[in-house]
Amino acid sequence: VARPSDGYHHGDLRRALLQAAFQVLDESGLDRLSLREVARRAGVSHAAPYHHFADKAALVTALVDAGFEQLAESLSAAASGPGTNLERLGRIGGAYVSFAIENPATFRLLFRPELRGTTPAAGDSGQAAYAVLLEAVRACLASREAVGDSRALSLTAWSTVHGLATLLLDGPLHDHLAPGELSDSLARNVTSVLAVGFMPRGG
Amino acid sequence: VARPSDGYHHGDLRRALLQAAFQVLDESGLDRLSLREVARRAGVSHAAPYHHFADKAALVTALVDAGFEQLAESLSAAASGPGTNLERLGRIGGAYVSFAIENPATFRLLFRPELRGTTPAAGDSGQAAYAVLLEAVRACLASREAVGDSRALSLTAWSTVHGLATLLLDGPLHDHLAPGELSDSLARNVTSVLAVGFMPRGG
DNA sequence: TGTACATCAGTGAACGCGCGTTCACTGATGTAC
DNA sequence: TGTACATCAGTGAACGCGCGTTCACTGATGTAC
Repeated sequence: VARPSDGYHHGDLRRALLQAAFQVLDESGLDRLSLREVARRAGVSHAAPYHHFADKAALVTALVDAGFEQLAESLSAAASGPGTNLERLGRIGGAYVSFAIENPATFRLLFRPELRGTTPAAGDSGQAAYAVLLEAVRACLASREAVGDSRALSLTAWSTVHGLATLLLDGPLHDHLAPGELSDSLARNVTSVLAVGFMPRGG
Repeated sequence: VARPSDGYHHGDLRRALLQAAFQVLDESGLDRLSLREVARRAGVSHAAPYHHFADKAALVTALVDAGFEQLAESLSAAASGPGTNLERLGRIGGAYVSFAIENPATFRLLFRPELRGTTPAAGDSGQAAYAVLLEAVRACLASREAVGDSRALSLTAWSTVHGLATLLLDGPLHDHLAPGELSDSLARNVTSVLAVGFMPRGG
C-alpha cells in the first residue's frame, strides 16, 4: 500500500522527529537531547516517537547515519570538477570545514566517542568519506603533485582540516571569528601551507 | 590556622573529589558525571561535596581550570630545551598530542563547547598555552626557519596537532591504532610534513 | 455507494530512576580560658 | 592539664524534576465485500 507523503495522521512524523532532533542538537547539544523534548518540538505526545524508533538509541543512531551520509556527499561533490589534483584536494578540505561550520551539531555528533561503532551504516559512510580524501591524495601522488606516503599525507590533511573545523566550532577561534568569509580565508591559508608541505623542494 | 594536609575528617576531600571526577570523566564522559557519582567514588555521602563546591557547575569549572593549567605546563616544558626553532615547534606539537592521549578525558573537557567562557582562569591558561605556540612560531620566523604570517602559521600548526589529537581520541583512527609508538610516529610524520610547508622553496 | 472491520499512528496516565539541592543533625577537631 | 565552647566537615532523609519506557486507549485511515 503506497502511503501518500503527507497523508497519515501527522504525515511524516519520522522525518519531523529527526528534524526536531537536529534542532535540539544545534541549540542544546547531545546532552540535552531527550526523546520527550524531541516529541515536544514535533508537536506530538512523548510516547508517539515509539511508533517510529524502538528507543532513544535508535533515534540517535538514525541521526548519526544521516550525518555521515551528508558529509560523504559533500566531500564527493567537492572532489569532482576541474582543476589540478592538488586544487581538488584543497576543495575537499574546504568542503570539510564548511560542512562543520554549516552543520555544527551534526559534525560534533559524528565524532562523539560514546557513539563510536554504534551504527554499521555510519561506519560505511565514514569510510566513504575517508575514501574520497585518500583517492584525491593518491591522484596527487600519481600526477607528481605530491610526494610521500599516501596514508601519512591523507592523515596530515585530514588532521589539519579536522583540527581547523573543531577549533572553529568549539575552540578559542570561535571568539575571534566572524563567520563565513573569515573561516573561508583561514581554510585557504591552512590548506595552502599544507599544499606546500605536500611538495617538498618545489615542483 | 594551618590545617595539616591529611588531617581534617576526610583529609582533603576537595582533592579527592576532583580526582574522582577525573576518573568518572575518563570512564564515562562528561554526560555521566554527576555529583552523586563523584561523591560515591570518593566514598562519601552525596551531600558532602557541597562543603567544597557551591554546586555541580563549580566542580566542573574547577576541573576545566586544572586541565588548562596542566596543558599549558606541558607545552611550556616542551618548548624549552635544545635544538632549532623548528625542532622546538615540533616538540610542542608532539607534546600537545601526547597530552591528549595521556589525558583523554581532560583534553576533551577543555574543548566542550558548552563549557566555553565558563571560567576566566581557564581562559588565561588557554591563552598561555596558545602563547607558547605563537612564540615558537615567531622564533622560527625570526631565524628564517619559516616564512609567512605568524598567525596563519600558528593556526595551521595548531589545527594540525589538534586534529590529529581528536582523530586519535575520538575518530576512526582510534580503531587502527596501537597506542604509544604508533601515535608518536604519526605525530612525527604529520609535523614533518607541516615543517616543510612552513618553509616554501627549501631554505 | 455503504457498511463492517482491521490496522496502526498518536494519546495520556503511570511506573521507577537518578539527579541536584536543601535541611536539620552529629560528631570530630580546634580554641579560650 | 582540663573543661566549656565554637567551628565545620560529613550524614541521611527528603524535596521536586525530567527522563525513558510501558500500557490500555482512541480515533482516523484504509480494505473487503
